[in-house]
Amino acid sequence: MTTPDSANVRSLYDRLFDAYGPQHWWPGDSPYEVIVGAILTQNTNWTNVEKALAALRAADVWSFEAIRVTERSALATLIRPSGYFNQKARKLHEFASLISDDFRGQLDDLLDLPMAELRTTLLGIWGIGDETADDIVLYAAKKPSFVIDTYTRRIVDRLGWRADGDEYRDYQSLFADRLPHDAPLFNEFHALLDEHAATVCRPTPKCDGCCLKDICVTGKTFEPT
DNA sequence: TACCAGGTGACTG
DNA sequence: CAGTCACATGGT
Repeated sequence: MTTPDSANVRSLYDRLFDAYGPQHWWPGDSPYEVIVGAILTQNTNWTNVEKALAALRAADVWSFEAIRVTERSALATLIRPSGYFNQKARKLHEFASLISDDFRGQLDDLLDLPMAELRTTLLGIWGIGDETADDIVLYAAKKPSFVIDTYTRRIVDRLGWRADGDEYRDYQSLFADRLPHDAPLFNEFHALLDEHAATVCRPTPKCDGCCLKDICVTGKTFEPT
């Protein structure tokens, strides 16, 4: 286990970018779709989320005001393919209530808050935890909060990098303390980590041809030496 | 067929 | 504070 310095972290980014290129994650979508997608994707495959988003759009439930006035059971039916549909219907309602009650229905007024205040406000919503809050801060509000998910943890762990602890904030500071706080950089870095984890650094890793093989303790165990 | 997927909150000792 | 559990569908 080693503690990476900023050059190590930057090198990780460069290797992933050279291997996969720009990812264009959630770049052209509305803040509404980014936020709903962030909630629906919790512990769920993105392809299932796309089915739920398509159902919401087809039903003209395409604003937080529309969500707010849609019955819980009807909302749950629409998002059924994304799994955990009863819980997620409540989460969408909780979010819509906050926009209506505290921001006069103006989503932009929430997203325009200073980053720390925005993140704290999001974490106060039932069903919004660290990762979903950071998804919204980074991909909807476009402010530089580094997103940590199970994919990111898996890559960090397999590289043999040691965070200060196992908490979300420990993994987050591993990146945030070693990089310029730049939203496009954080956006691309997280997208690249997820692409790598989804296609190569899978639960059973495909270390043959991995772009990180020579800096990864897991990859080295697959080397003949 | 089991396992996996861009987590979170509630409850227990 | 650290475990453990419920929540649920769809792809491979």
